[in-house]
Amino acid sequence: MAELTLEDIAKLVGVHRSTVSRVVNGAPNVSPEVRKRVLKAIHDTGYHPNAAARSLATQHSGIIGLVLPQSVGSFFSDPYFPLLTQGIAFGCNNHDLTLSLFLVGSKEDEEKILPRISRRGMLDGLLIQTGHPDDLIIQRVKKFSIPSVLLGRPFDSEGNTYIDVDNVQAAFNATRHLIDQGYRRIATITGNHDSTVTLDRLEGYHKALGGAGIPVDEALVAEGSFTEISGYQAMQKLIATRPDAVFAASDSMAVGAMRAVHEAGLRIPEDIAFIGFDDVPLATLTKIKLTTIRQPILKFGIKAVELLIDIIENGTKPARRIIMDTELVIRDSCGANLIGANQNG
Amino acid sequence: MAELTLEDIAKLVGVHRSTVSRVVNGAPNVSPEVRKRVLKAIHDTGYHPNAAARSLATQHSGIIGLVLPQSVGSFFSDPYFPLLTQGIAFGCNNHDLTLSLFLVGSKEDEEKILPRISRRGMLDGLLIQTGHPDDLIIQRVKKFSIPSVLLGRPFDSEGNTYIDVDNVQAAFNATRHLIDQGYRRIATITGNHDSTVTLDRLEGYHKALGGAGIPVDEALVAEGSFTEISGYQAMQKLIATRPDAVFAASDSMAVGAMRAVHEAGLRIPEDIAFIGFDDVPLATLTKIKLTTIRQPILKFGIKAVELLIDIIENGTKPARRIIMDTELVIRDSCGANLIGANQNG
DNA sequence: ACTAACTGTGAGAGCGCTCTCACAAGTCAT
DNA sequence: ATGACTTGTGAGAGCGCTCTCACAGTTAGT
Repeated sequence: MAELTLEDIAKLVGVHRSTVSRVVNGAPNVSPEVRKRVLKAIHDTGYHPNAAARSLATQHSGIIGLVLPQSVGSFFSDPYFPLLTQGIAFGCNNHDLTLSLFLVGSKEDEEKILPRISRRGMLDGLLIQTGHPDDLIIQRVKKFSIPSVLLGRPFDSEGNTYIDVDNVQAAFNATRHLIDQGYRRIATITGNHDSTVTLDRLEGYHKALGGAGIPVDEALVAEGSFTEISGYQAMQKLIATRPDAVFAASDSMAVGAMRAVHEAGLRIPEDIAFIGFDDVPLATLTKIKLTTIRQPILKFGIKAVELLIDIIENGTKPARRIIMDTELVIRDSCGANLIGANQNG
Repeated sequence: MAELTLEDIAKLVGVHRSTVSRVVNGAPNVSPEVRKRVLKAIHDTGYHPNAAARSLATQHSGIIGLVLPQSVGSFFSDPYFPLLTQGIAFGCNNHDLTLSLFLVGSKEDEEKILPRISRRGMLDGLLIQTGHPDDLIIQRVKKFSIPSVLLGRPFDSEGNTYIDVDNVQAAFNATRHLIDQGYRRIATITGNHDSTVTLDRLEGYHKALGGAGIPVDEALVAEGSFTEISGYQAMQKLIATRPDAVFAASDSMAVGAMRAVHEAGLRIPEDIAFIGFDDVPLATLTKIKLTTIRQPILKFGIKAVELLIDIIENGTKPARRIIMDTELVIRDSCGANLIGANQNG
């Protein structure tokens, strides 16, 4: 039942293979009567075309790959990536594509995965999460001339097609919002400094302070690594500097930092206000609900797929880029909902 | 550079296609000298075999699919699935397999995905997460005679190969642990009742109570749906029944329930002790660290892949099953670490 | 030394599909 | 009625690989 071929159906109906193929692919020039008979035979037998044969003949597979390099080690501990994956999966469903997941866990994985993502015939295109600037996988993939879209701005954006969120603007908005609440000693907990996300968010933070005439105090800048624990540790150092507000570059770090603040016996937002980044579900699970920057993660994934389809179909010639907007979600941690909020100003 | 074929390499080296194929596949009967020359040509040109052609010729693709049905809607909000996916991805890496992800988001997705997961859709085998007993995808997949392993015991386990955790024993251990701490009014927050996981965990809970001669009080059993918010709501009802301990069938629900307890002004574990299930990272991020049942999620995924490989290679004839053990992780929420813990006894 | 076995290589028939061509039959304007 | 299209179908050459066979050359067994 599963080993049927086009030829079998053709024989059954009494037409040539070509005609069955036309019906299967919805091509024109098949008489309604014949089309009906073929369709019936296909339905009755439960025939499915062989994807490998089709891929070989058409030179494309309908499969795209999602590569998450080793440097994205936090892969599934940070809710960001699961959501991104989900968005991409939905994007694939929308366009009748199959998604293959390449999760690099170690150096050896890297060696095993590389041939599999270069192998012609299997993958029509690649979505690659950017991470460290010198990630081996990214370097090597460039050499395969396979259509690919980078998720997140790479360090050398020249000639690369990528999709990103407007991190500078988002961080600007977040910081600006804190300034508008009257805070002046605004600290920031950044991600690791070897990522463009971190640099961009830091830039937005600087811009907002500069725009308000607030001098940047390096003591108020602490480096984390996007994880909860790193936020906790960064905040422990930061507390001594007596900030009145903190912009954390991820919700996870904000949550960790808030934990440190609680343990120090300080109140949120009265003593220290908070704003995070991402708007993952965790943001609403904390005692004080987190004001944050919402990233359109699902839409981001869907858009990424569409961008990839575009370059698969039309070539990579002019490098394209998509920059998506974010949204400030005001909850309780920033003090905006407090009666008489601006007491810090 | 990417459009090379076996034939090209053969011509380059001055041998027949067959010989190059032998080298590529590490087959014997190639003289060391020729092998070396071929290898050099492959390296120099950057040749990679075409996967579609190979799949067509060998009748297998080296790709397995992971199907997460629509009923697993909580997909990426619950950290369980990301971790499981990660385990499976590593299992695939270990065995040089490619993983395709089929995330069913809607009824329409279902229709689109079904033809793609039929065997001739290029997959060697399928890992299918079980959910509702009447999930369309699972029903239909059975009709394709494609090797598959179910993740979690299905309702009709007859003839199905599956892998699961020993939920009955795990829930028994959890409940038993609470009993051992001296608690007697032990409530439970279950998952949705249309899943075997829920039924099994409930059975373990019953068994432990029965074994200790504690009568089951139906008022102490509340149904949730594995999510944080459902745990919160279930606990709100439960509080009126004055339990002295709660066994929640997932960490997420435990966290939600603990939130409800805090809001009611009660202390954990002094007033109400808690034990969860899963041991996801969240369990250690709560104010009171959660005692829980650790599932070997990563190992589970890896084992699942190995089981699938087994039935791909050796057939599904005798249905196989693997049941994995869990581990009780004692932290603060169960009161075992309290000085003078057994005050409830 | 003569058959038997092994080794290294070439030949070529598929795997199941797509797609261009060729062609018969029907449609239509002039 | 004649040439020019259009429509429906069949033919068959690939797509790039694997794998069984055949066979020449070498090694071994008695």
